[in-house]
Amino acid sequence: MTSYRADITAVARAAGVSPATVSRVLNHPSLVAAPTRNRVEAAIRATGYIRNRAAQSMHGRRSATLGLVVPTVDYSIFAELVQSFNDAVAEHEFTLLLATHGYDLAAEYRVLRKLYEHRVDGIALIGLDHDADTFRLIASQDVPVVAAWAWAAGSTLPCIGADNAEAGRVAAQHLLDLGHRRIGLVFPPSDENDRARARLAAAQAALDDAGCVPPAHWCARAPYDTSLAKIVCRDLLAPSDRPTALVCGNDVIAQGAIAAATAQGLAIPGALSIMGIGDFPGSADTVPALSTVAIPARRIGACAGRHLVACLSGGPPAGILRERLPVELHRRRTTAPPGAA
Amino acid sequence: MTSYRADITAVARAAGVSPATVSRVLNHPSLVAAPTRNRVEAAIRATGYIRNRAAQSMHGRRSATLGLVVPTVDYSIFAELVQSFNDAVAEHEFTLLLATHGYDLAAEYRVLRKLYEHRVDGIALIGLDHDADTFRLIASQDVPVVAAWAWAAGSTLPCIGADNAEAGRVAAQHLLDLGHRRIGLVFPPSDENDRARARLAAAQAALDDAGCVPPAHWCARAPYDTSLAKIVCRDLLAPSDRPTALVCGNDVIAQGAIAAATAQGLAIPGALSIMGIGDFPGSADTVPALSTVAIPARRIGACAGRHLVACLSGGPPAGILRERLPVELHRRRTTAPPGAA
DNA sequence: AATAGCGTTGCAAATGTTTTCATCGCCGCT
DNA sequence: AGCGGCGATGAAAACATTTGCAACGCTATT
Repeated sequence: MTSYRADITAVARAAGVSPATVSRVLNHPSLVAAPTRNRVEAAIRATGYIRNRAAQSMHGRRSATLGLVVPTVDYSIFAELVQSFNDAVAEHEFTLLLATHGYDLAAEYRVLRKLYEHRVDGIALIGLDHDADTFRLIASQDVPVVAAWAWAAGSTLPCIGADNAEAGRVAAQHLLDLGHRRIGLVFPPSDENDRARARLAAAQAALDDAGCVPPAHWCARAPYDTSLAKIVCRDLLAPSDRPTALVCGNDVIAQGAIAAATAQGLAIPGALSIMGIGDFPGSADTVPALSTVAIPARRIGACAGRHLVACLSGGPPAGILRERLPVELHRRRTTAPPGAA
Repeated sequence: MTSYRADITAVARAAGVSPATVSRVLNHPSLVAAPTRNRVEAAIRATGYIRNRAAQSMHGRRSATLGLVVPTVDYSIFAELVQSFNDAVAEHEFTLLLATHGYDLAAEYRVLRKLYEHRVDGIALIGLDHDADTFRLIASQDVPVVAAWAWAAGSTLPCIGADNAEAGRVAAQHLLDLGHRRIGLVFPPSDENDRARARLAAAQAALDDAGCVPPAHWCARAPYDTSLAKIVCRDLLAPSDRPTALVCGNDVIAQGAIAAATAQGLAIPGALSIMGIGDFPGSADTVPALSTVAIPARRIGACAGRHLVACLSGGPPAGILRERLPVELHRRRTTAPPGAA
């Protein structure tokens, strides 16, 4: 009816109590007698009152908001993480303040600042690589933070995630174990992306150890985009001097590799084995089903959310938490010994 | 150094000015003389001050926050929308408050309330189907709202999106045009999902008009999950009495249909044509490439974001905005005339 | 019978910022 | 010299809420 927004005093008037009592009904219901409480709740409904979290947060109380910073939500694997993080914290009345930076670490600093401006109660961000400014900001702020996605032994930030180096190593080793020696590498650009860098370095190291260093023209960079990855792979799979297997930095690139190989009439896995990393939703059901190293995105998101909630419930974070969730090799239909039927 | 958070008065003290001047430097820089401004900016850096949006918003000013309510961000198509919406509004200093409800309209009401508690400056939500409570709440709140994703001629809410009925019709018609008469339908459950309902109804109507009503055992419900859709499709494609083509409610289901058909040795599109709806990222590069009706998710998200920003910049929303973005048929490699080589 | 204790509620201070209004000094004009 | 006006700044009220403290009416204890 009235286009005017009811505030707490309006509710108090309607219920015949003081604003303090209304506030108590909302925040500490046990402190107010049942009859009064009922009257107040009726008044809240009658006036259409909606509590003002901003005013609440001004008191140094909770803003009931958690910040989540991801490079982008376009990649299905971050989308899984966002969703599971959200589910984990929504149970505890928190709402997500979402910010993205598109793999630009300077932009990350800016959006992080914005989150602090909104006085978020906690922050989760992706990966362990950040600007010096970002680290300084975080250290100065006394707000619980967790780096989700990547795990590393000596991280300065609390971290929950998988060991990306292990993922890269496992992917390469699987192909070596199958008997491949001519192995190419297709990875995303890794200047501002510690996850991709760790995967690539570990995969290269595994190949090194096995004595099969790929020539430069078997190593390519591809963006996170199936169509573009397909183009990159087509060049790499030119008929003259071809690898028998490909380690791809993630499943989306692997999908592009499958498309490229199919377009050139290469049988998978007969003429070319393809290995992904990530195990994105749908990877199990492509044709042929993609062999990949699973990163447990959902578990990471849920864990990170629970961790922040625990910190905010007075859970004493004894020391820096570093939780390492296991990666898992999924042998499916895109890998086989070289030259197999 | 000090673990104490600097407030505006601390900055004022450090700069030797009043708090009012600091506020002006932040919000109306042109009002303060250059030398003073420089002193204040130096003090801000020196104290590590971060402005408090909560206090700002309390004053009736902007919260600099926009609410976005989606069923889930797990589906890549909503992820595209979230991302493009975010990009559109981030340019104007807005941050996203993201909430999901998992296709539960009662939950949608609750998360919407939470957003209003945070005094978001504007709200975007998905689809036109909502609880009566939700509509009441929106009407009472005097905050600009836009329903993204679906378009409908007589919607009560301002809407920006595609005509889902048209999408369903175009998908079915494409198969009819190719000469198919034995057409199955695999759609998601549509009780709380107006988009899926509209698509299905229109596809059925198109088949009706062409005089080929599919028998009940060619019509199935599949969740939004490739693996589960694959199982559903396997049953539907049992050897005895098989359709020659399938309209799938979205590309993820279509992907499951491709997997099921391939597993049963059915050639695509020779023995079975498959039609998706959505044109998700990657659909163009599956093997075989999926024929589908594109829903312009990115354009919808960007439009919705721009619309809210315009409303908040005093842009006069003369009447209810209803913007219809076109769907587009993409003929690719999963559809062909029945029995084609 | 006086008092201590308890459960419930109101009062008022405090939170961090924005904005209106007033002040102050200065310049140019008459 | 006096005056109007202007640009820059400060003082203080206002925003909506939370919370420590005090007050109230009771009961139970000494």
